[in-house]
Amino acid sequence: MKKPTIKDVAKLAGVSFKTVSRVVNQEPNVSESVKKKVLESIKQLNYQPNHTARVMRKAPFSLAFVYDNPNSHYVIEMQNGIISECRKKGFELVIHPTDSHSDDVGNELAAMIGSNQIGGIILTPPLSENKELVTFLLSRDAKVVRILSGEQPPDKLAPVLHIDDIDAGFKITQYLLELGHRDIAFLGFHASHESSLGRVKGFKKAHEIANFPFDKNFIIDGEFTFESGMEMAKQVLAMSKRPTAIFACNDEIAAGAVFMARLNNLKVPEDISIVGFENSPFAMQTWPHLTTIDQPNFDIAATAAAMVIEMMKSNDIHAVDSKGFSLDVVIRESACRYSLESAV
Amino acid sequence: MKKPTIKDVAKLAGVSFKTVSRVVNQEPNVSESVKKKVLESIKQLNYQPNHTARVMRKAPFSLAFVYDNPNSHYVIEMQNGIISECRKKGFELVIHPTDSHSDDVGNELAAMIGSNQIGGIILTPPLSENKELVTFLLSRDAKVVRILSGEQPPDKLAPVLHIDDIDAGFKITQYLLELGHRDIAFLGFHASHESSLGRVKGFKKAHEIANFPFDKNFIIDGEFTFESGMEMAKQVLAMSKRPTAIFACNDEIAAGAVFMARLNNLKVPEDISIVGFENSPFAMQTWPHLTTIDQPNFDIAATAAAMVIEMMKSNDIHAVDSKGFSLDVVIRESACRYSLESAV
DNA sequence: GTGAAAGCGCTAACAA
DNA sequence: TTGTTAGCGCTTTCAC
Repeated sequence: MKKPTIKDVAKLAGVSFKTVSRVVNQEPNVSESVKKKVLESIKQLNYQPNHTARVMRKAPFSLAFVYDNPNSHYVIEMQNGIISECRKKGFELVIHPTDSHSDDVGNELAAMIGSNQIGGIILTPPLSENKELVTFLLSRDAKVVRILSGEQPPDKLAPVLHIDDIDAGFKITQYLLELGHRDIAFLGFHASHESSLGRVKGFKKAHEIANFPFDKNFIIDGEFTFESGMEMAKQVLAMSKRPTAIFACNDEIAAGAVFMARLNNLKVPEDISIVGFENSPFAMQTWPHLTTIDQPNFDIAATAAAMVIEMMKSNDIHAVDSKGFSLDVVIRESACRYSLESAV
Repeated sequence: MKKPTIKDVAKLAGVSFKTVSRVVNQEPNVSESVKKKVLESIKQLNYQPNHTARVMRKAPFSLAFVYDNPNSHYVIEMQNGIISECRKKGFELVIHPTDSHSDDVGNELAAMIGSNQIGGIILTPPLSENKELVTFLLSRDAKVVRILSGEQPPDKLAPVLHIDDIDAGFKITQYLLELGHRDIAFLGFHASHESSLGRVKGFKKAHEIANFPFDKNFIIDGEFTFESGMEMAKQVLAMSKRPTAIFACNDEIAAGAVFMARLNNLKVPEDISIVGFENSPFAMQTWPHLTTIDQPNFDIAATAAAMVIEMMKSNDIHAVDSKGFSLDVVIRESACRYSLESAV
């Protein structure tokens, strides 16, 4: 038994197939009586409009989430945010992990767009920072929304969703400073990682404004992983002048640092305060729970999805404005006041 | 500038558009010279076949990964496995998280299939255990592969990929028994969770075969989460007769248990042995690293994907056989020999 | 080997 | 308010 088509419905309802099309698309100019009849036939035949044929005549109804990020929690949260928006608007999500170092990314994506499978693309760092790629995709008529780190959009190419890491890094450093900490280590510096750059910038800015110097040796290079967090923490804890607080560039690093502190028989936060960044599940799987920056990935992703969908629907890149997200500190138990007595 | 179509290519190459179609589809009966000419024109115009139009005439080239699972690592690994296979075969992956308790799942999926967007579906627990849903999808002409827990396929409806949790649970319990443990707690029993059921079954079987009784009070109900793991560990550690080893139903529970042990000033494994299940990143983010069961989610997912794709290509559910996966113990440092002396 | 014609299921443009 | 005609980009006959 073949799948019923619009014509089968039309025949059954005794109307032209265009009328059925009108009903399906909720177009005006259909009398109530005819509408009812058509709807009944649809139900009776269990008719489902052929999405593919529809897409061929109009625009694609799928968007792609393109990423190169090993952080499962991040990816899942982003995905979920995008999907929640897709569901609302009747779009489908295709996921596309890639290797940002490969030169093929552009062609891969161009193929998806060129073949009309996908109309819009959501790009996350580091891909979103690749201006050449974006320009290329735009030239191929793709609707692109980039999620990236910055106080402001980096350009006017297309709307972006920028996250103010500088401000966030500033806030949490300031919080540590206010708690009396003067020797704060920064774990997870990564020169080619815009977010990391932004966060250190905020870290430095907070020191400058408070007029406290920061120690360059306290800025440690590393990856955004638990293992790297352990490694970096080990490094600073072995220093002759040991920091009294640690600003970890993300929660995973912070979790690794908490872990290493414990291995060194240091109590958190009594002996050393440790803060994270992201408010991921890691923040709650560590003891004490992490004071961190809340980065609402789900909302960020949903917003990005809403933007692409709007761009696709209106077929206009500039139908939508860039948006900025500013992040706030979540205070939990991994950082406390520093005073000389407690250091004894 | 519009996207080039097959006709533009034909015009440029000076052939009929059908010939271009033949070249694109690598059909026989095209002379080398013509082929070369066509290929050149394609490159020159940067022609991409319109995937949508193609799908309309043939079968869909997308499959859906349908899941209801809060475990990010699991989902990501599965996704990556499926994608790796999709890439090879030129298929696209659409992800579809759902709420398995909703009655709408069937309709949602039916809509995706009926509308010709998606040809194949990969189902994971608990959705894969819903026979009614599977029957329904099959009746809608979907190619379905289920991943589920079991020694054997539960039915002949369609090929499945079954994972032998009983055997795995047996092996790791046996390992603990061989280390001299006699009081082993099982954390994470979940009556409506086939995997959990399988693992306890193996747990019991190992005790029976070794002819050691197990204590029913040591089988603790709980969720597959870190928090629940902490909670359950707290419970067993407070018992008057304390277990010497813990079999956690997954690594997240185990990580929570390790954590709780430490809070109780118990050393792992010297004071208490703890093993996990899954070999997820959690197994390495705990100290000591977890002895666990290696569940190769990536491979499992890739295999499932290969199965669906084969079913789609041959348009035959039974073009493929069910497959079983048996899992092995990975020995690390979280479990050690138990002897009375060490218990002092 | 190659090409012309028909048609997939749908929507857009225009009639009636 | 409804129906007719054309045609999206492609593949599938079937003819040359």
